[in-house]
Amino acid sequence: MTANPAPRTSSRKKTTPVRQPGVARVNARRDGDETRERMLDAAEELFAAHGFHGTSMRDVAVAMGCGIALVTYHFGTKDVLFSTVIKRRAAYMAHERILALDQARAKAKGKPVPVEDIVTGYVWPFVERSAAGGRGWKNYSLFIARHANSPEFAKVIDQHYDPVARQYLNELERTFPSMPQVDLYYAFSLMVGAMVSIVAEPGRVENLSSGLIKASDVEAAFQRMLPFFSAGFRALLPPSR
Amino acid sequence: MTANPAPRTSSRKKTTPVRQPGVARVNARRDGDETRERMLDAAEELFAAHGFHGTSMRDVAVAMGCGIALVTYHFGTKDVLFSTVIKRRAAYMAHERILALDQARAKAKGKPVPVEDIVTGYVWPFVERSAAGGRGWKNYSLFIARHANSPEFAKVIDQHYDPVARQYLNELERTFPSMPQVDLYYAFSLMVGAMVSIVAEPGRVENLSSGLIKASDVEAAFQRMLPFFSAGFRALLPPSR
DNA sequence: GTCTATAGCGAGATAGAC
DNA sequence: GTCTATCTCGCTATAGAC
Repeated sequence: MTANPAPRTSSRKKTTPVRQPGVARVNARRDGDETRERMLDAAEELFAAHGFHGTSMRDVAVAMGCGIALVTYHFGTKDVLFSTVIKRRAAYMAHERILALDQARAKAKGKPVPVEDIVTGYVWPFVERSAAGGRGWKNYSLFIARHANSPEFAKVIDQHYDPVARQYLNELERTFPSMPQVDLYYAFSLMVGAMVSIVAEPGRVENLSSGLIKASDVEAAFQRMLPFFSAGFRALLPPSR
Repeated sequence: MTANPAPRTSSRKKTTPVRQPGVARVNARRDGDETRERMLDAAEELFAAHGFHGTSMRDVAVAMGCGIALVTYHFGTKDVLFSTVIKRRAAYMAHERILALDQARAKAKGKPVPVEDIVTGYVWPFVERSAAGGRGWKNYSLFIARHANSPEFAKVIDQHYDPVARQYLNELERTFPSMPQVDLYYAFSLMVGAMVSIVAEPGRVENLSSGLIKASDVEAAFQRMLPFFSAGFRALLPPSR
């Protein structure tokens, strides 16, 4: 059950040290920024697969094909490396979610935003990136899922996700003005917990259903999440009389 | 963010080595069985707080007020200790859930069991133990939540929980005969993921709702989960025509 | 059943050369 | 920016006395 320490040695890509023709920079002997990014990729994957405590700085260095000292040179401590991994993609997620919320608001033209649009705006970006964002985003979603239920890590994660969550909660209050705020927060937490757990375990549903579902098809999960969550929110409405 | 290694030293209860007046045993110099149980309690709490890789055999020994060798004497390896912690309370959970399912079946008298009863039968035992089962069960629910989204641990957990889950899924198929099996499995996974994440983070909802909810009141969460999940299941029904 | 002692390895982080 | 070398500590597991 414990992580097998053997086979996660690096494949040693040794990518060609050629610069991208974008922003030219000065004072870089090789290319520190590209190294940093590849290092974050490696750490992201390892943290996703083995968790914070299950991943060592050595592991990251080996996956990079470099010495440990280079990792600490770029990030200082393991904690910083960890939170940098979170931070890197959190901004994009926040942006996509806010964009979706704005569009939903515009579509509603002052009227309450339908709960389906709110659920979609929050859930879809995460699911879409996990399914179609390539290996990096897939690792990131696994990374988030793996640490989301551990308070000390969730604290760091929430730092980056709470502001957007609050905006969605505000919008939900306008959609369900008669619903007690507490119920709204519970429903939202249930939604997030379920969403995260689904992308987390690409094999669990398959095991239970004896291989009916393709693991890669995370988007298929969204088709179930949308009605499930939307109906769940509505079910917490107090009986209208 | 990383676990603070300092303050989790033991309180050194040094419980009196007096035997309970139950089953008398032979060939025990002190009382190995009671030691085993206390060791599982300590491991359970530490695993729940810091995870498998964040907990060392030393930590367990210190919490017990004994040497490391005694831990390996009783359990051999850390892996065995870990899975023994899971196993210990899994049987009780399974029993409670099967009991609830049988009662729901009896109540339905051959007709399809209402989805509310199925949701309650599966969710309530877990939530109830977490809220009212004392410190041990509370730690256990945190333990499960913390490792549920990590495939290599979930595999061990599922070994103990899948058989009962399958029985519930069978019953759900009778309740929703028109629903594609895939949808049923998705809904069930969403339910479990959400349930687990709620008991996992006694502080998360509070943070978002600015302190509206009492952390200890996990039962209050059930009052939201029941309608949320039940409506979620129904929402995946194909349109009846 | 419980202890002390220790083997043998891996952890995170730093120093200083290039 | 990257390397080698090393410090100091903690880890799991075992050996053997009591």
